Amino acid sequence: MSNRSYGQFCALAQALDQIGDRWTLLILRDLFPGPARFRDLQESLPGLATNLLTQRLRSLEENGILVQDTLPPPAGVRVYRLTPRGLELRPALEAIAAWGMSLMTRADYHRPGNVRGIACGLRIPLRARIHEDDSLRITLRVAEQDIACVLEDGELEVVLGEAPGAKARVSCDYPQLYRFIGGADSLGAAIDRGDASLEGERAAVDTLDQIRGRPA
Amino acid sequence: MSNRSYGQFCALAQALDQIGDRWTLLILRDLFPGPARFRDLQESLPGLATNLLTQRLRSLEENGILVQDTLPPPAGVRVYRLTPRGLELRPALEAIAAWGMSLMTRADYHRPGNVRGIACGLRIPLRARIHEDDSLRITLRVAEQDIACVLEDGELEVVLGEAPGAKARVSCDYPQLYRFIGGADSLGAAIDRGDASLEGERAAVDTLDQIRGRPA
DNA sequence: CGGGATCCGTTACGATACTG
DNA sequence: CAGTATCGTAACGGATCCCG
Repeated sequence: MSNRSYGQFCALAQALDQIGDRWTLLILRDLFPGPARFRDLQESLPGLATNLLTQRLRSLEENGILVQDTLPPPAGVRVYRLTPRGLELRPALEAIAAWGMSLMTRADYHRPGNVRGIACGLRIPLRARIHEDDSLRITLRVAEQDIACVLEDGELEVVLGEAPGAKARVSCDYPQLYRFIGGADSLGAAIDRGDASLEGERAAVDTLDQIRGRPA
Repeated sequence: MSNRSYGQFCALAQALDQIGDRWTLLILRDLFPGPARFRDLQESLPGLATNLLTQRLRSLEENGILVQDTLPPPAGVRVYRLTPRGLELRPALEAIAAWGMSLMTRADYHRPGNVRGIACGLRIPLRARIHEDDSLRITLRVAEQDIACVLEDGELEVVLGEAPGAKARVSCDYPQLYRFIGGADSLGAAIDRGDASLEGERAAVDTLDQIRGRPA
């Protein structure tokens, strides 16, 4: 597949020549919440062989969709990062995911996920419901990892790591977070029940719940 | 690949389990401008083996994305048609195609295309520019085939066949139509130069050019 | 003739082991 | 940690054949 082109003069076909291979869109998904090391991608994508990951990353780099980068000291690790061209894929990824959302049945909420995938999934129902004047800054913690949700000037950002300046952090497990994303439960109710724990002020949690609770 | 699942509990991954295989999105693309026979799809998709097309169609049918149908007499031929669930994929396909649009360089405008792909490509720049009160009804003819463009109540429909009630039909070749889609040329100018021919009234052509000429 | 099914060589994928 | 090398398996692509 790697170098197999559809050979059609069509915007869809040419896009798929670059991003249509198996695993490619999932690799890109995992880069939207922030740059990732080779190892991070490998762990997010069980079943993807290392040689294939290498090949996909090379191919995406050649097409200007991502770049290799070295984080500034003291981290100093090599990471992969989306280029502006790669970031332009976000509407496409989210449109596919929005279509796929209805395939996610609650029976599967117990299945393990990966944090990067969740961060992407979190963005979709929120993005569809934000108002121009909403403002939010909160950290969600799942599987020992932080997800920063920052909403400012009508722009929603969901990236790995702590949200700078956040006054609240909510910790829960994967199924609980899935229920929130799917709209089946609010984080406030989960905290009240003890299914999630809150550090900091409650206000941000209520804001988040209120946004999720709006009609789409 | 056929039955290979990513096994992830993620909207994007689950969507790709159904529509991420090679050729699948191109098959769907060719069904948006209207139902198609097995043969039509084969001709639109050079390089796709017949057994693979069969397999993809079965799989899409199982997933409720398309159905087999028999056209009413006198046609009486078996066709494949998108279900409502399949039609919901349009925003996703168009988002990918919109990203891929910038990969289409003018140097390739001479490459042959297929009518169904073009009809899809035509919709994207127009869809992004229509106003609520626009109205249009025109037939475009390329490679001996008609494409109906109907714009009513803010809804744009681009399907194969003559536009019912259209008072104009423009005929041109593929490169000319590509130039129009890409915004490099207007149909009115092409008619004036003799690169396209008009049957019927000119007004609809001017409306179409005016819409395409708006800033996105 | 349209709509496939079967066969078979080639390519890509997936798992594991190994190296700078 | 970030890949490279190897190899068995599954998917693809082209051709041919079958059946209504």
